[in-house]
Amino acid sequence: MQEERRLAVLRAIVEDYVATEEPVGSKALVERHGLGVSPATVRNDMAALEDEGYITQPHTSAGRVPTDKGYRMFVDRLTTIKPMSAAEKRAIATILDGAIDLDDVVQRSVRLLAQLTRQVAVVQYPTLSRSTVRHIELVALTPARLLVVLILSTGRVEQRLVDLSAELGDDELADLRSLVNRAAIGEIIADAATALRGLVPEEGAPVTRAVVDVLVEAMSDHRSDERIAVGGAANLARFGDSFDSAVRPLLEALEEHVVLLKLLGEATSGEVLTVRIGHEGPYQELSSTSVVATGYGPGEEAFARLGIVGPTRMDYPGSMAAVRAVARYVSRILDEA
Amino acid sequence: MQEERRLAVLRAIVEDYVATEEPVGSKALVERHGLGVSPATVRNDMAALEDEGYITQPHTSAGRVPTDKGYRMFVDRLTTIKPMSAAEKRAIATILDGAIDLDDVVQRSVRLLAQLTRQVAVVQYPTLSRSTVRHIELVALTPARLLVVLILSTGRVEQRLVDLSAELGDDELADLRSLVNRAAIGEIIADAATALRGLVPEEGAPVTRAVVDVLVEAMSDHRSDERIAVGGAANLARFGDSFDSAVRPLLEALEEHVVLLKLLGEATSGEVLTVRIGHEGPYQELSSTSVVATGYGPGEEAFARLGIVGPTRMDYPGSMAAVRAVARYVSRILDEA
DNA sequence: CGCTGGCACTCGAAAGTCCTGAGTGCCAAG
DNA sequence: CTTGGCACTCAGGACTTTCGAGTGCCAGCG
Repeated sequence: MQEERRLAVLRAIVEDYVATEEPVGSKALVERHGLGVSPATVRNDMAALEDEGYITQPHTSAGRVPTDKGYRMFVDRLTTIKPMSAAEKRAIATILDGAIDLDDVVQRSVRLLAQLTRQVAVVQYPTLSRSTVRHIELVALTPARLLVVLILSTGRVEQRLVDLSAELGDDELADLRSLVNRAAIGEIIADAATALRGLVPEEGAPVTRAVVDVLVEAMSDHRSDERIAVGGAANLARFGDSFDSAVRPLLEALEEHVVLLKLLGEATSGEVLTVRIGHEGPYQELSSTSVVATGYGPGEEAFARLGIVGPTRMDYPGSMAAVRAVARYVSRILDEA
Repeated sequence: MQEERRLAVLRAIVEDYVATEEPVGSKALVERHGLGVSPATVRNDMAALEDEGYITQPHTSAGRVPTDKGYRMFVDRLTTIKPMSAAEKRAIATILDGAIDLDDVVQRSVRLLAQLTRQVAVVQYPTLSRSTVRHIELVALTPARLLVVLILSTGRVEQRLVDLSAELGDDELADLRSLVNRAAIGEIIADAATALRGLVPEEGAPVTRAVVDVLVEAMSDHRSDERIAVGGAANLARFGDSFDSAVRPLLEALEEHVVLLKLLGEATSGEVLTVRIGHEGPYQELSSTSVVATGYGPGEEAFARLGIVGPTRMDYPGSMAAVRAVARYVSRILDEA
């Protein structure tokens, strides 16, 4: 069946190209992979693959290079995610288990992913949106200035300063504290915000109003949705060639967390690996980079995403395995916590 | 006085080289700066400067380039920090005033510095060591699991989870809370830690002991001393030449926060600008990068540092001005808070 | 004594030229 | 459908040439 062989050829091309970073020719191909046919045959297959758009040649008289479409085919149908070795699994577990709080988990994950894949790793901090209010603390810094601390079920702590228009006594503070806590504790933040707003009539006590406003703002604030940790930027140094076309735009994207979030994709899809190859992404400057990402989070629903960003010419099976493995471990840890 | 002119020549060389990124020759020098002498004279001066080690030529028959020693002289004696324009000052104030909490101040500062200098900016989060305890909050997540929140005068909030060996009732929790707060509030953390330790006899209540241990650990933990924000890495893309020699090691250093801290220097020196040029730093891989840094913090004493890292060939007067200006504004904000 | 113009010299960078060999497409035969 | 053969293409490396910015030195001048 020659159709099968063609795909084998495509796979071989992708693997060789990823390994060598150089266009691969028919001769080298038959040598390195036991294809059992002659170079001429492979050439015919390659011509066909090129017609179908899976590969291309940088210039006449050069070997072939996979196109985005070729990588897509490779990822979808020609390879399996290679499982992590036991040692790797153990390393992941050990490193992540040492984390002392949520932020630390995220930071360790980034480092880990970057090390495992030798790519740039990106981890989104868990979003607020699904979390519930665990506790609200009001601390009087001065009589007219409050520190408002919002503690969420995910372990996240949001803090805000409020300047009050009037001074506040200890008793009033205690009243206010229990008032807001009664309204909010246990609710998911969207509902908590609604409940809190309901506490204050249009022209209620200005102090209460100020505190509630700050809380509501902290709850609906998407700033923390946008928090992201990035690691492994130094890995970009590995491909100092193609600097302008690949490294520069990526380096810029890494600073723009909004862009990164968009790259990681929406967290709706649960724990499913997403691979976005080159031009498939929303940014044409990043047309030579790919993203491997997945959602993570406790239980079934994913509430944040993590992944890696690298050149389209990357080790997809390895990257996918690492991303999936790290996501699973992180999810498990969040489950326990 | 020919000594004076020599220094003028050195200054001109530095300025031109920084501006053009190319070795500067005698002819171009007299043209662009009104030196009032002939190229031949300048050549003599240049030969002398080269003898003294201030400049060097990449190869015979090329222009001159400043050495580290040349830059050092330039920074120390040949230039003044050019004050920021009113517009720039206003921009700094506006951006930083919008910050909502300590972390936000730091993050905004990094961005700001990176934008102003078009270099890589580094800001150390304020250290704990000088801060006092504002409040300790204990929140029961489950009967046997506590969230311990430590709120410091700098606005920093440290949180830890504690698993208890026994369940804890509401009353006991309240007692414990007031116990630790009485001991710690208002003390600088070192003293607070001592006081807390004094609360628990060798074989005291295991629950109290666990909580105190965690608090003490959080207070003495230097992890937060090492926290650092980095921004403007994309600016590295501007000098895609000298990639291997300059960008790669720097990119690696940016990931190693310990290295960055060392680069920023010790926070002992107060609000004094430090300029470290090339080989003067502790890392020889970073011999073609310079650091401009200063301490910042409320009041007289600096308790953290911020600065920029860039190529030795950088705009020192501008960078120094930006670093100083941002440090001042941040200090002022911390003063108010 | 220091500045200047003149001059021969150096040598890196840019441009041009040549050559090699990996790789191709096509074809005729098995 | 596969294969060996063959003519063809062309990027990249090696080599050469050219060009000119920049230098060091020297003799003369104020």
